Amino acid sequence: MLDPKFLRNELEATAESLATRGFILDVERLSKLEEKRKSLQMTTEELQATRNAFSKSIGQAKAKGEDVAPIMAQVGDLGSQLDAKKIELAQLLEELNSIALSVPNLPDASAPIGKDESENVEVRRWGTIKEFTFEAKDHVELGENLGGLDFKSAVKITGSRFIIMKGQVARMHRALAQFMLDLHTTEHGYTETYVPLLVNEDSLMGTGQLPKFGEDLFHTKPATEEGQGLSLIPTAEVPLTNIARDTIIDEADLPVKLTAHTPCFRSEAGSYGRDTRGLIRQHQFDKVELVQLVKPEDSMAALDQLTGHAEKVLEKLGLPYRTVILCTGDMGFGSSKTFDIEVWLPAQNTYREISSCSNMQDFQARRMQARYKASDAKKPALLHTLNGSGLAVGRTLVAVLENYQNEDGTITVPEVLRPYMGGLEIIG
RNA sequence: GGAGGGAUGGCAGAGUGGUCGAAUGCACCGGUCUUGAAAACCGGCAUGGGUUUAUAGCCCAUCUAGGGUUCAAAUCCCUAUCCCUCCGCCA
Repeated sequence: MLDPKFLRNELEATAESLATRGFILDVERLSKLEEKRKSLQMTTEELQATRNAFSKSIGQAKAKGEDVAPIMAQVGDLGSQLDAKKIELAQLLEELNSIALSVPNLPDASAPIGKDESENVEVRRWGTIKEFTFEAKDHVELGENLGGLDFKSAVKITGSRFIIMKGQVARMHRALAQFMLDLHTTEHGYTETYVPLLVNEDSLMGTGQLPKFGEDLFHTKPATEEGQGLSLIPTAEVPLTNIARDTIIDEADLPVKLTAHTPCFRSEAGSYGRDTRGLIRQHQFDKVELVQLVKPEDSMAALDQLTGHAEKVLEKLGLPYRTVILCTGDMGFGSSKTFDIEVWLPAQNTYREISSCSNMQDFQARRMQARYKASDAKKPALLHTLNGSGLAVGRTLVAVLENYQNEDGTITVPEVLRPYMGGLEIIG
């Protein structure tokens, strides 16, 4: 959510900036609503002030034992007038709020302007792409031949876009997650965190999945009149970041750096034809997530750092990648600046997204009132939140299978994973 | 699942219809004293919103949340959530 004051005062500039990411802000409607809000709020508060004054004098008169009937008469229909205004105001505020929650974040000045992913800008490449002396197979073929990937059974048991892994492939999947967690906790300073996989609507609102992107989620418990619904997490970013919701963190405790390995659940609504083959786009996949809560002045440096932490995983695994900065038109809803890391997949002869690292600035923090207090500051201020995949485990498995394949269909286990696999050097 | 008890400022804890945004203590910040520190003493100390050049004033809201009663609600009523105790069940 953007700063309502900023939105109000810099309406034109905001609309212009949002237009670069393809969001059309209805300036006319907003300014009309805002004008109405202003006058309505003032008259409502005036009525309240009048009523409060009457009530107070009734109390004082009673204390002195005076007759309160004359004052009571003066009150008249103030109450019903006030009620009507209150309802009107509440409806208006509701409308303004729902607009505010649907407006994406402002892109940072350092994000390139562009309309879609074709205008993302590569910032660096790492690693040497291996030349195969044979025709490289894709992970589906490799995994099925090894008896490690069973798409058919998963379809029977649940449906498409689910997977069953077995044997050494399953073990490698586990090893990858362990390796990533260990790297981030021992070398990058993150605190390992275990989180709920079901989250309530307040949390989803806080990180920005709601109100706009509810159709991307699996809802396990519907919302009722009183109670909130629960949904499966689409990413550990939701529970991790929401730890800070409605809290004030001491400046001395910043930055907060959290990591968690969790399954993620996405309905992938609207992507029916895309990536139907293999593990690339699943309804359920594992991910090691990185989250940082930092002071505003530190957030851009933290984004570079966090992106580097994700890249390090690929470097240790010896997987070639490139890093791109997303253009304004391709960025996620809450992000001000995003780096995507793309790993080399030989069978597809291309780089595929394996991590997305974003600086949300105060966009999420404002929604969830996540704040910090500096010792010399009078008031708490909003934090900046960042998150990134470090990495998507399933896609990393794909990359290892494909990049480390041998001509006979066996897979060489990357050095760093061997301690996690009982010293195993070859899957075959 | 059954029975009961709770939820108040950073923390502890008063407050059962009217000058209560809320006593008191602790913590914290500033000052006096002191070579310095501690103690003691004095003062300050919630958040959000509106208006405004203003983090000055003024106004509104907030005692878990949402409804209700009333001229007036921390206080009374209803609902939800969470916590605690006991019983049952359970990894």
